[in-house]
Amino acid sequence: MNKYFKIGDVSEAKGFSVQTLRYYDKIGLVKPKYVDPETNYRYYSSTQFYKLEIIKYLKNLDVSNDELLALCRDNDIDEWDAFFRELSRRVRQRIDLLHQSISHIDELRSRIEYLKSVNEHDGIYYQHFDNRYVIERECHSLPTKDETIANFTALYKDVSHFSLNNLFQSGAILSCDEALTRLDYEKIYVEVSNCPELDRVPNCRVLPAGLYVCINNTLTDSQSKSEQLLEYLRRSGIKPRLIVEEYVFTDFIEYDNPKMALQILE
Amino acid sequence: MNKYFKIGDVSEAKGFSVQTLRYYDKIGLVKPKYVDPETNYRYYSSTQFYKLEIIKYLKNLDVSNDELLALCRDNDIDEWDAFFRELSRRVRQRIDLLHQSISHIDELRSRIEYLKSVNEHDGIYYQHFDNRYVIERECHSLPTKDETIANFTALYKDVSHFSLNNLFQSGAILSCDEALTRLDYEKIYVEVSNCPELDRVPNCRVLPAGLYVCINNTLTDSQSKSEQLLEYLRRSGIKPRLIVEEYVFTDFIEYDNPKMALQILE
DNA sequence: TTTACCTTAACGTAGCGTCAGTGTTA
DNA sequence: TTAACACTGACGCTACGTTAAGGTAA
Repeated sequence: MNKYFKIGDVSEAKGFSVQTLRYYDKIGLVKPKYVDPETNYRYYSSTQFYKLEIIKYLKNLDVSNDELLALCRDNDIDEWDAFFRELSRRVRQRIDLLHQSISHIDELRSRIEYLKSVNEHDGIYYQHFDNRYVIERECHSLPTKDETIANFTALYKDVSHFSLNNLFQSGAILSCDEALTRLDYEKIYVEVSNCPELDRVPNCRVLPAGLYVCINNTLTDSQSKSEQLLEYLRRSGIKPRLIVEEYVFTDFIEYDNPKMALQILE
Repeated sequence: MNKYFKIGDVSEAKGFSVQTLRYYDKIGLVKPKYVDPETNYRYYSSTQFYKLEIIKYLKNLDVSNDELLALCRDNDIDEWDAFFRELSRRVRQRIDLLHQSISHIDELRSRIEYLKSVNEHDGIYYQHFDNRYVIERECHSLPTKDETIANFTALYKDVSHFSLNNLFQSGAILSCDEALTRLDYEKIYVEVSNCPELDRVPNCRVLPAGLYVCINNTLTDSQSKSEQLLEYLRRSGIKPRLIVEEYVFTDFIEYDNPKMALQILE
């Protein structure tokens, strides 16, 4: 049982490439038990198979060679014990994160469906929206570039600080004069999907569910479309309760003129 | 809203380093909307923030730049849709794997406890073992080096093929003559932790729970210790029902002479 | 003017993969 | 003898980080 194995034997038995084993020798992670001084052939002992097994296993969990190196150098059983405890925690965290990602992906996919429907509309139309969670900040009308940067930067910091899922959707809340002739920017927002407890996150609120009057713009002709929508409201006597300018998330699929929906809650 | 952002603005807002953004420009993943031909300054538009957001997000899920590049190049909404579907599957698989890893790590930690106790014994002692799942292959007594390689290679292939958890523990099943004077190797095995349905995996069996008579050896004086154990059995009139030679897993903590326990089920 | 920005170019990093050219083992 | 294996050394790869030396914006 205590015979020696050549590098190719080890490679086949444990599923490491020959170059990888040579690399592990070079960095000192797994040194062969014996090296022929004349031929420089590497000879491994069977007991090293165990070490390789666990290395392979831990590398699957993204443990770095440096970390492995430290553990193997000290060769201390209590240190290994502590390491496994910590690793277990690390993996659990990773699982939580992946679970969040799954639901996030599902939301993205339903957004793609939404975008497809948005693209089919051109004139004025009605659409129902569910509650939408947003985090928002006040801004001037029109906001300066610096203000926009500062605001979005702060919002994205909150998004990551509170572990929120950004829906790749953002926009502004606007107000309107009595005569329905002009729009003013009041807040900018980014939409998030996982903010049920509003108290926990400052500046989080709900854009209420309901039937919205909508018109699709592109960023370049936003002005004229806004006027079109305002005129429609004047004609039909609708008093807006909430005005939302929304950039549709799939802008990451870089349109030259991304879609923007102007929505007004009846 | 359609103003330009310098690379530092984008870096701060979206959490990419400036070098990373330059790298993305170079490989064509995110080209700035405008580059000043005199100064070579990069200017980004606000709509590119969305793209960066999703890139950041997908990179967290280990999507490669190449894959992102292909998606952004084609810029096809249905392709994105298919990609998200596939990604969702990928992440789910990863979660399953990590769950398995957690239980595996827990088993390893309990093995460390076991090793500590083993190290405290030297002479003959009794120990209870629970059921142990092993996959095994026949061998000669004593097996040749080539046979050992071939057998373990085959066993490890089964381990990965059936997604079994190797416990870094392996050994042999032995038989004994009537007079309790010599031991013969019959099978070699590797122990796994997750093989409840024995039918699914060929050559899988259970080493039954029970009280074992044990002696700890190191690999070098295995022979004499075996004789010591056999003599004990002869004197005390114990008839062995199962003889197991076991290499203790923590051999990955490279001992020069790893522990080996010879166990006999009363 | 100052200061904080921006540029390119070149080299470094981990964790190997991929040759090329040559020697060894069974 | 011959095939299959081993060796070293050098370079390549990804996805950036890190200086260095110098030009630009507010």
